Amino acid sequence: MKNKEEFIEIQAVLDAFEIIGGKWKFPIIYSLCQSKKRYNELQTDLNGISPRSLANALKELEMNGLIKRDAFATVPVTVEYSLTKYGKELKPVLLSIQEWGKKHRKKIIDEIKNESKG
Amino acid sequence: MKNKEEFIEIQAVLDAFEIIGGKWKFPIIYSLCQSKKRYNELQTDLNGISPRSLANALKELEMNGLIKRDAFATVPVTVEYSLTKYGKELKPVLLSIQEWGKKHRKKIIDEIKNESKG
DNA sequence: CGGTATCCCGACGGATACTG
DNA sequence: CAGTATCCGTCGGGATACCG
Repeated sequence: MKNKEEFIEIQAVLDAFEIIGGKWKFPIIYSLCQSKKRYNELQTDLNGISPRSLANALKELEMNGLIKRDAFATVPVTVEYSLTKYGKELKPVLLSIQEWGKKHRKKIIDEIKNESKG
Repeated sequence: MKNKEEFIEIQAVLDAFEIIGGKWKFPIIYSLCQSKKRYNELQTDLNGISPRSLANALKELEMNGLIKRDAFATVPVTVEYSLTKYGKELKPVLLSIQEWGKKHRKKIIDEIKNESKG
């Protein structure tokens, strides 16, 4: 870190990771980008997440103002999760990561092909 | 996950996180964005990282082709780390995360100000 | 349905001492 | 200088059972 300016910059990145870090936050946001979802829908979407992890992640995301939780007093209860306006601002981040991820996948596949060629 | 298309999309994000996840990968890349750095420079930049963690992160980043390690047979040894062309492709991702992080920081500060007012 | 409670495990990462 | 070796804590997260 050469100077204070730079420190602030990298701190912004670290701060962001505090909030969207962890195994499931990003996938959850990604899933909610398309439409609001109910708890069970999310559990299905995020193939393999445990109820505990899902609940934790949702709670933290809500606390940080990224998602909204709406409960309806139906029987049985209905709960809907959706991105807040603020949460939607993460879309560009998500898209850029995704784009890079695709590139990377392509690269890996190409490498495997080249190896098998000899 | 509604369909296969969507699965691939989210998988790209997860793949990306496999590579740039962890506590220090992003800060390291960020630091190397500016210029190549030596091991000790990185250790100073990443205030508080342990030699073990730094070495591990560097090794993984190198394995994934994001950074390059150049050793010179000086006495004592000189080692330089730099981003590969491929690693540089992460810059947009970094910038978008950083931008969001700054927004978030601003939001938090504003909220604190409002609390102390009310 | 939408969670909580409990138990448990392994990986990540810190601290420190040491080495080619 | 640029790491490695060792030891150890903790914390995210899985599995499962249960609850309002």
